[in-house]
Amino acid sequence: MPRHERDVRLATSTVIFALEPGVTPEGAERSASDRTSLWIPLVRRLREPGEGRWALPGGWLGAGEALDRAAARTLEETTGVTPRYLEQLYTFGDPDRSPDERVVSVVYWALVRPEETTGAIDDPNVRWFDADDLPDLAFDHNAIVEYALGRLRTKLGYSQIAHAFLGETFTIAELREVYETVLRVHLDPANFRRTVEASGALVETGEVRTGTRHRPPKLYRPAGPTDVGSAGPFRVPIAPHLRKSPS
Amino acid sequence: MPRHERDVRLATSTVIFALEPGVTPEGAERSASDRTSLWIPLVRRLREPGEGRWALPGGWLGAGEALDRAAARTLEETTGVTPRYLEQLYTFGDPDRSPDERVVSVVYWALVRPEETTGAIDDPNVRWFDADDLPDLAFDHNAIVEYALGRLRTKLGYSQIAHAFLGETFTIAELREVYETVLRVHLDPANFRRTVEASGALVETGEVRTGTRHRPPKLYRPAGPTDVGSAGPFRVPIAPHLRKSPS
DNA sequence: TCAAAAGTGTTGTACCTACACCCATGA
DNA sequence: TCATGGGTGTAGGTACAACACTTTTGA
Repeated sequence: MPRHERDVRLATSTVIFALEPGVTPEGAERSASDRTSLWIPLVRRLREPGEGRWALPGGWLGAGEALDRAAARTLEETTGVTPRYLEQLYTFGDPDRSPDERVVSVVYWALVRPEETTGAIDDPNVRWFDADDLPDLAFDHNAIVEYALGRLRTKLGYSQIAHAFLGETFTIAELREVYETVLRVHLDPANFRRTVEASGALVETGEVRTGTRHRPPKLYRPAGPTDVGSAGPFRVPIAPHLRKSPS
Repeated sequence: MPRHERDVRLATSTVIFALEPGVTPEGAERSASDRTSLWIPLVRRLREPGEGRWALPGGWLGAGEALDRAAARTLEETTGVTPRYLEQLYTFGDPDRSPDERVVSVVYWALVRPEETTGAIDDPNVRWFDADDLPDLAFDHNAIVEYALGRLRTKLGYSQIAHAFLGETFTIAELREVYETVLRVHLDPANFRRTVEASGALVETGEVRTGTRHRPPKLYRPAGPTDVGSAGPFRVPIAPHLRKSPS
């Protein structure tokens, strides 16, 4: 029986997902082929180990601090982002994942709305990356993001978390775009509308969104108290050949 | 910003599930109404906090020890059970979940086959309980078991973990009994058979189980390398009104 | 030959995909 | 008036629940 580990340090990290409209970073021009995509913010490590590499935002657990509070706090301190959805993902604790000392990281994942990212810290050491095109990250963070992506895609299928990407009210087309972007599929607008409407997950606001160059779409609001993340009653209408089971 | 927590101790605990044939504990006689049920081993706490209460088996993380290794080791030490399926469940770390010191517990859940429980330690301080009828446990362990039960029931629906409850080969009726016991539903034998057979998750062994008082059922073996826990291609045929989404 | 569970056949229904078509607006 | 996406209608197909029925053994 090994001696007890007393020198372990506990940290929290967070994988933050946001939807960015079809723009390439650094303000490049938009083209017609630009599609909305999934972005995650990373912070540059300023000290060893992994100095100079990009890493998930995070930090040490505070004394007497709950795990989810630590995740929210370190996230806000490093990136200025305050997510509306935050959930524990997994705890990574392999003995050699950090070279010098034993670090166990409780990793969270978060979803933010576009508005919530505007308060983000403007710092060259904080940068947003396309979730499907990341550089080599510090530690085991590439694997962590991969795992979080899988969880996001899975959970989208049986819960209401898609709402967390959107504002107070939204159109069904906007909701559909969340699914299409995250799952990387094309959904039939007619069938998606019917499925979502029949689920009872949305209620009409009576308003419409104007300013488009076509028929103004109705605005909806999530039904029930804003319990994003809770069970959702509808199955996403995705192409049958993609409806395989998650791991 | 709170000072960093350096006095935190890391522990692992495990919720172990096993199927017990329709017997009540303490060797009570079997009646026709006895059904297979879900059982969990617990250990009695021999010191404060929570002395005398029943608790999940577990222990401290060893120096240089991976989290899953710690879970398997402490499990074996306290109960003598070596599960064939072990997966991380959740990390519980509320500051006040243990009175004296700050303890963060990485909780695992495990499935064992009947044979694997025979090596279990025979000790008055280790006892098996019906998963749906537990006493008041130490710490937040009642909530943890509840959470694990939900995860087990959910995961049964989209993976192959049911096999982990069974031996090398089994009949389709035995597999169905796993689903019926864990999900607490009745499944149509004919439809269950077709669904499972069509999924390709099982292959016939060519053998049959004899000794029954009826037509001898075919024996099957899981298809593919024993990757229990990996994605399963079939949906469990359960009653529609029960096929609600998980959380 | 009887009981009991294994295993097969069949039918109705609910849902879902695909796609045609109408609607309401901005330009 | 045209282009564009919002929104509705509908036919065909697939999957599955329900249940009748046949099969094969032990007693």
